[in-house]
Amino acid sequence: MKEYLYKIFNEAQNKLSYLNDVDITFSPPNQSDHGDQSTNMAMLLTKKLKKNPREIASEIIENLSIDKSVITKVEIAGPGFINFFFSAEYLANIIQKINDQNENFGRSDKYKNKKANIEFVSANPTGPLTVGHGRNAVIGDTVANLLEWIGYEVDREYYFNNAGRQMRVLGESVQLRYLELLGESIEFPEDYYQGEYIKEIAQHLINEYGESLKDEPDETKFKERAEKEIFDEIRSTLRSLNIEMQTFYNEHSLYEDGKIDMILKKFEEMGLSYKKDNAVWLKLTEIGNEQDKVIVKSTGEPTYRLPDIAYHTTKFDRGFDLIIDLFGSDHNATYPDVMAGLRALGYDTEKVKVLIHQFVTILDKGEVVKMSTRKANYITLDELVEAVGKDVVRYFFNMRSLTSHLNFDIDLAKKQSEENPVFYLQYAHARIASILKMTSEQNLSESYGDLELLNTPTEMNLMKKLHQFEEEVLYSGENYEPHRIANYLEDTAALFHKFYTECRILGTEEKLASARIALAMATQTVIKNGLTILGVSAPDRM
RNA sequence: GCCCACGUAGCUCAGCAGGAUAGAGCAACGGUUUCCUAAACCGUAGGUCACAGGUUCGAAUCCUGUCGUGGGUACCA
Repeated sequence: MKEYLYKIFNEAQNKLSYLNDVDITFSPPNQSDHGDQSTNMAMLLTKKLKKNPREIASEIIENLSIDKSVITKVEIAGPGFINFFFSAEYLANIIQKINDQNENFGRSDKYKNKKANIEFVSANPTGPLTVGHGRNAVIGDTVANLLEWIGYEVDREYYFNNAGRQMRVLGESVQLRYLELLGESIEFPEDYYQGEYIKEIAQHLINEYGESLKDEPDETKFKERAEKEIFDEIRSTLRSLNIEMQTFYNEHSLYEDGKIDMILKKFEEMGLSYKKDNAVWLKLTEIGNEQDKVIVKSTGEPTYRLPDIAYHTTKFDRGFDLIIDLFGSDHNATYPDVMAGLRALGYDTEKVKVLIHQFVTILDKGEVVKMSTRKANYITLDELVEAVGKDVVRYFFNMRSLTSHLNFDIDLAKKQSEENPVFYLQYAHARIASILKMTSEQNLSESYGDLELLNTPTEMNLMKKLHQFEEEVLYSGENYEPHRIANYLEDTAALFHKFYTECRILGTEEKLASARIALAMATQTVIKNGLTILGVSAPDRM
C-alpha cells in the first residue's frame, strides 16, 4: 500500500515543490474508519506555508493522480489528516504475490551485498549457559535472521577468553575437586566455582587418568579439560535452540598475532597513553570520556579494554559494513571506552551498533532467583529448554523489547504450555494446514480469478495485515527489534482465527471457496515465514 | 554521588519514526460446539500512561526535575 502512495507522491513532487520539504510518511490509523493509510504531512507544512492544514491537504489531493481501481476514496479528516481507502481488488492482489514468493515472501534485497557481523553470547567457558544467557542468545540469533531477511550476509560470532584469572580459578576448582574425590582433604574456597559440574569434570578425569594427575604442578591440565567439556556443552545448548555460530573468536589469538602490542604501540605513538603507578593508562579524557582508564595493569596484564579494542579493529579489518555487539545491561559501562579507543585509532564507529538488553529476572516459586555462575545458584538454559521446549524459549525471549526487563516465571513457563501465546500462532498455522488437507481431498484448490469476492471486513482486515509483513520485517531488521515480529504475528493469527470462525470454506460456493483457500494459503505462508525468523517451528498438526 | 535503562489495566507487556476515542495476552465475569481442530470465537468489566513542570496546533511518545525499580560506576569481564 505504501509503495503505491510513495509512487503517486513522487509524481506530485514535480507539481508541488513544497512536498520536497517534508517527510512523506504514511501509517495505518488506529481507527478503521480513518482509512487504510494516513498521512499528517499537511499539518507538518502549516508553519512553512502559513496556511490552514486542511487547505494544504486539499491542494495536495488535487495534485495526486490516483488510480480509482487502487484507491477508492481520499478524505481530509480531523485537523488535517489525509486518509486513503484502498480497494478490495488492490488488497487481494497481495495474495497471489505471497503465494508465488512463498517462503521468500517478506525478504528484501535492500542490503544486498552488505556484510554484517553480530557478536553475541560470548560467555567465557566457566560454566553452563544460564537462563540469563538465553535471552542474549535468542535475541542475537533472531536479529541475525532479520538481517539476513533484509539482504545482509551475516556472521554470527562468539568471542571468548580462555586465559586469565577466571579460567585459572576454574582450573583450580576442578583440581581441588579431583583431589577431593581421591580422598584427600581439601579446603574449597568460597569464591571458587561451586557447581556440581565441576565435580563431574573431575570425575571424568579420574575415569580417564586415575590418580596419575595427583601431582600435577599446576591447574593447566584441569583447566584445559574443563574448557573443553564446558564448551562442548555450550555448543550443544546453542544447537538445541537452533543457534549456529559461524565464528568462535579466541581473545588469546590477539596476543599471538601481535594485535595487542600493535594497538598499545599506536596509542603510545599518538600520545594517548601514559604510565602511572606502574600501569599504562589510556587518555580517555582527551577523546571525550570522563575518566582515564587503565589498559595494562601493573602486573603487565592488559585489562579487558585493550583486547576489546584490538578485537574490534579486526571486525573492521574483516570488512563488515555493520558490526553489532549484543550485551546485557551489566556491560553497559564497558563499551564507551572501547568505542572511544576505536575512534581515536581512526575507525568509523558509526558502523558499530551496540545493543543492550535488560536483565531477565527469574522467579521460581514466587521467589526472585539471584543468578551467579560461581555460586552455582542458577537455572541452566538446558534445564529450561527441557522443561518448556525450544519453541517456547525462543518465543518468550523474542516477544519483549530489548529495553524491557523481563520476568521469567519458571513455574508459569512450565505449566503455561496451554495458554502460551506461541501455541496460538502455531495453532493458526496447523489449522490452515488442516483445512488445506481437507479441501484438497475434496478436489478444491486455490484460485485467483475471483478474489474480489473476499469483501467482508474480516477478510479485508486479514489481507491488509498480510500487506504489512514486508515492511514489518524491514523495519524490525533496520531497528534490531525482533519483538515486533512476534507482535505482528499475534495480530495476524487473531485475524485469521476470526476469519476461520466467520468465513467457512467447505460447503461454500466454489468460486468463493477457492478465493478463500488462496487467502488461507497466503496467511499460512506469512505465519510460517514470521515464525521462521523467530526460530520457532510451524507445525502442520498439533 | 555520578552514568545507562525502565515505570502504561489486578499480573506480564505492546504502543514511544509526536497525531484522531491508549491496546493485547493472562486472570475475572457472561455467551458460542448437529458446522473445515473450542489450543478457537463473541461480549462485559478493568487506566490520573509514576509524579510535576516545559516544548507546540497536538505529548504515553520529545526536554527538565522529583520519586521508585534494575544494572553499572575496579589495575574483574
